[in-house]
Amino acid sequence: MLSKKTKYAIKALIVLGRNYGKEPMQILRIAEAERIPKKFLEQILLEMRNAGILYSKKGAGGGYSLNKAPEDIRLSQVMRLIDGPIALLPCVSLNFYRKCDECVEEGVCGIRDTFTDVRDAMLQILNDTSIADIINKEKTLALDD
Amino acid sequence: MLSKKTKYAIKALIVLGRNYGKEPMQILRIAEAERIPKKFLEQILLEMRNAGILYSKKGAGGGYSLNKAPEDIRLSQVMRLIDGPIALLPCVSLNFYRKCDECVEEGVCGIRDTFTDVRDAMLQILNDTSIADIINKEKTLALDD
DNA sequence: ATTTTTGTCTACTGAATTAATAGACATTGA
DNA sequence: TCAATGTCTATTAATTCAGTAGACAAAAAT
Repeated sequence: MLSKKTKYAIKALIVLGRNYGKEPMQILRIAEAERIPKKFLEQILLEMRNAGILYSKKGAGGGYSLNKAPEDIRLSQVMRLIDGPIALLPCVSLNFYRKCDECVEEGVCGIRDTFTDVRDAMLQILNDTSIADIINKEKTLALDD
Repeated sequence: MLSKKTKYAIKALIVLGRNYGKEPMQILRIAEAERIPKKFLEQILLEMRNAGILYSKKGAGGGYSLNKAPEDIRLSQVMRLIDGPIALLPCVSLNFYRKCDECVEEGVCGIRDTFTDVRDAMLQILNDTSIADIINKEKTLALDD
């Protein structure tokens, strides 16, 4: 499961993505729109700001905005930033590799082999889906109503 | 990430799968072979027994064995039994559906849409991979050494 | 019968993680 | 100078994870 933190992060990015090119948006507005606890959202936005995904401005008229085009923010990046590894086993993670504690011989592990495939299948989608893609998808879904 | 519990469960099933058709195997032997804490493994095996995946026999000469052919035990089944949902969002789970707390309109959620695809990609592999498949894969991997 | 060998079941526990909340601080704009 | 924002660190309650403990039950060996 994704943590709520990551889910909130993605939701915030979508809101900011729809606002791309306009005025910065305040934390409170995002929190209310997405029903996210404000103080919790503060932390999340800050983390993304420190990672260079968001831009922020203090004071009256301040707030947050995307620091990159919505096309250039991919789900895999957000998930790794907030939750860490995407892979289901540490020994299979591309960015957070760790040997499994109890593992005897990694090279001959059929579980590892299978979960490498699972990771690749997940990444094929998560690397390929941007915030812009999600926004567009929502437009399509709204039309189908 | 998979819990260690699920990883241990799969490892135990592989050992028992290699032993399929022979004498029951004792918990202690499995624990030592896979370097799993014995008392923890007890619980795991018991859970799989109560779910009908394993057969057990008490007393001298007793132990555990598979209650189904290794071909008929799929990773998705084991994962759901021990860890619960496979999907990354509750609102996308086939077997453990729950609405996301903060969700306003599920039908128009682009995140949900994307993570439905992720779930399907994962299940395509996890439904299709059996304990027998993993055992065979390990034979192949061992030859390549 | 009794003892030994196995699995069964329930309860407990310490550590880590999750999902927040709190509050003092820093900067910008009016 | 003050009001409106974001920044940063600490704290916390609840839950989950990973494991441990021990009394019990049943089957086999003696």
